[in-house]
Amino acid sequence: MGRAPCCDKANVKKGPWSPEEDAKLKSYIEQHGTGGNWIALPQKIGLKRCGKSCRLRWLNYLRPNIKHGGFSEEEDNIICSLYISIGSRWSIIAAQLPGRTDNDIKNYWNTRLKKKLLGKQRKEQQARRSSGLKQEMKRGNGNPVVPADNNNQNPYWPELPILAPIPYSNHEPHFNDHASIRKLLIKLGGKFSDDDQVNHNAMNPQFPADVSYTQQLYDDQSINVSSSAPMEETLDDTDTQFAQTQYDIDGAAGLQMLQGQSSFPAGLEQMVSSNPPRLDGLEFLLGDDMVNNRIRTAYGTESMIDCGEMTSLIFPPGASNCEGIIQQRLLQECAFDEPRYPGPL
DNA sequence: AATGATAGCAACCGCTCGGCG
DNA sequence: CCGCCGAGCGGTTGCTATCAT
Repeated sequence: MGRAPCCDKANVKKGPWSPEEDAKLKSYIEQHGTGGNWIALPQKIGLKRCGKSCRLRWLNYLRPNIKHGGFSEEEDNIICSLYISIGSRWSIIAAQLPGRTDNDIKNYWNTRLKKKLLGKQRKEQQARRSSGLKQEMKRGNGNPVVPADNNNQNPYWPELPILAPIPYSNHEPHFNDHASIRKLLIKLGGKFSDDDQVNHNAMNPQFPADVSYTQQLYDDQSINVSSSAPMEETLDDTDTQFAQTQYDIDGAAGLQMLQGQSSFPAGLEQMVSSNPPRLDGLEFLLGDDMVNNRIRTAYGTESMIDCGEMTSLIFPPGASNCEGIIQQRLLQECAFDEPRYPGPL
């Protein structure tokens, strides 16, 4: 049996809001607030709208200081880094970007940022393909070569995988979906899913196969995470959100966060600790096993992973920026993503 | 100039969570 | 403790604008 509808569907208007409706909603909320009850709000105002619709309209469009479009490079980096750290928790990401809404960020990620990254990946894949082949021919070995100019900003990772070539299979196309990002990030941060077990062990030969790489990283890595104001104070209070109480994060902080060199955005660490990153939907990034078992097991015990750790799973210290890291790793990725063995044997 | 394809965005849907009786 | 209800969230849909042919 389904859930009872939140409103009388037959008597509510759907679709785009008219200026009159906007004006009614805005003026009422500015004068009286939401009253803590969105469901009752449209009746009070005389709007034939669902309460949820009113809430959404206010949060995403009508409330003060909303910014639309024109995302800066810094914002790109923050979104990218937080997405990779905590997944598609758009409301949390939005809380770090003054004037941005979760819906806006979600749309921006889905329609532009993701494509932007993947588009660059494709370009560099092609560039690398040609230069790599040349170098490979010069050196006369079978290992793919990462161009020096893509290595020099990341001295920490070079030992990371010279992965065994992945036998060609007719699975997903290159760089055009979540899977390619996931594959990339798996290689960035290690191996989490069962079907990549070989790579996992190759990257961490000192650990037996039955030891979770994740857990190992919990043990090995300590990230300096500090916080000031608990984000809960903001997130729990709608009015505070409206007042645009934001946290002191800028592009640099976002990048430092990635590098594990600085604190997480104020409050985020604490918030995440009390409300661990939901990784549902991040399977494509981290692997089902990671999402479904390992992380959750860790949360279920005292072994809590925080965002800093999560980030450290994925990004190496010393990397210049999120996009750069992705590009950088992609160059390695590309070498193995090619169908070196054209077709099943 | 017309038409189809694609991108971008606003809004909706349905699920989960937490508060409350 | 349990069930109900509303808020909040993320995923998805559908409309509109823009671009390419």
